Amino acid sequence: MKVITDIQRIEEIFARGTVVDILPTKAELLKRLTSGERLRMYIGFDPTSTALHLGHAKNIMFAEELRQLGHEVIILFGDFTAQIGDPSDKAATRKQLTVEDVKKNVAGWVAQVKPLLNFDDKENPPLIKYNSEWLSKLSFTDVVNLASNFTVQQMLERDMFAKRLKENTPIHLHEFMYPLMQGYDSVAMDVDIEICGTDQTFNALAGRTLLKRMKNKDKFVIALNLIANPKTGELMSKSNGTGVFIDQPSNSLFGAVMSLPDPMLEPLFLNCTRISTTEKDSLMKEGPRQAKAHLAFDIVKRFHGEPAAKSAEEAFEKTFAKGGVPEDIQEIQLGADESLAEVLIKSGIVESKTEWRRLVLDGAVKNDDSKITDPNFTPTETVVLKVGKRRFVKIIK
RNA sequence: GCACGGGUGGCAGAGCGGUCAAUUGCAAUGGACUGUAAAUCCAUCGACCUAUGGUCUACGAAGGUUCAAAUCCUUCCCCGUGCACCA
Repeated sequence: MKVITDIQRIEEIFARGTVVDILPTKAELLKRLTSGERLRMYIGFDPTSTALHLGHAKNIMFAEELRQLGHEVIILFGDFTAQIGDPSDKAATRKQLTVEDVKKNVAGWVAQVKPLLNFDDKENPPLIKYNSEWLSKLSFTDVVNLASNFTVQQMLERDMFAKRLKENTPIHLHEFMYPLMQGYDSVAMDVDIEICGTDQTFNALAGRTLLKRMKNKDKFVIALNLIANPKTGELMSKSNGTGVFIDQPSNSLFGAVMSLPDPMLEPLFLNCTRISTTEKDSLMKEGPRQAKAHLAFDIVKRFHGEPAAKSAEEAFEKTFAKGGVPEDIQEIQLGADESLAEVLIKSGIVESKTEWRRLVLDGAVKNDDSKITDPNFTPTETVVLKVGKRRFVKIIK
């Protein structure tokens, strides 16, 4: 396996704003990357969640670029650590995943990231590993030995713990195990580099310590940014209800990008596309509306291909810019003794009769361009209804 | 084990006998406007009905007091903090 050492190409990979920190130093990492040595790196994922958004996507894109240089990339699923839940995620459930669950989630994960990561590269395929492979085999003695490498004070330095200590909110003892386990992953896989989100830096550094002590090896940590909503400061995540999830069909993916607040344009162009910075700058000059459409197009294209991106863009234009009706809309049959509201509830368009009534009274329901004002409206022929901006139904009579 | 503080709508978090279907913020939904499903402004945001009103269900669970309970009492479940040795 020949490793590419072109410094310019390497610098470009690092110039996309994704990398926010390199430990111990960037200079040392660049030295290794240009040495011609094939390095082994890993990036970890939580198999409890298959809700991948652009924040995950850009990390994978980054790893893929390093892989394309010829380095070995391991995708590590933390099936064992998932049982504990990372302290940084307070909503983390500590549910036990069955082997089947993990398999299913990983399969879903792989399907989603296929457009981002070249699994078909025979020469240098990305490897998939599970940390239960080694963590489940550790004895209590092993764990005690691992723990002896750290002090309580060191653990408490972690932002999350320091904060919780200050607020007098609980810190469970087992949460201290998390950095140990993640750290041991590095030892077990004997990696040269760990790629992680900035929220994982502490854990990654625990691995650096362990690798140094146990194998006298210097591991690099590449910390990647977390995409946040600039409006609320909230990170992209399912629990926050924010974020652009990548498992959606092309049309809604396009719309999801369009609905992002304007300030997110810049970081997303840099992190989630490979459009050059000069081109990005000229796109930005066209105004946020146009720039965002370009961004959406590029992202949809990456996941669904160019034709799908084109049709998604057209559908968006037609539906939202011109207020038209999309091509493929849900059709429901209206029975003789059913009310319109009942049928709409049954098909999940509206939640309840009260909601339906409210929507009608708010003027949210339209047939062509005429508002429907009577909640008891019953169509006498087949009609297309527009409920709000995004809900469309064809009522078959 | 003991002491104290909690469990309220998707989340955060008020309320502490009636004016509470429950303040407020976030999220969400709708409207206006627009450059877009952005921003801003306004409205809505438990369900049902013969619908500017009414009924029912809901503030951890089960009972109770009261004309009236999210609010008081009892029991139970759950969560958090502190105490514990140095007496």
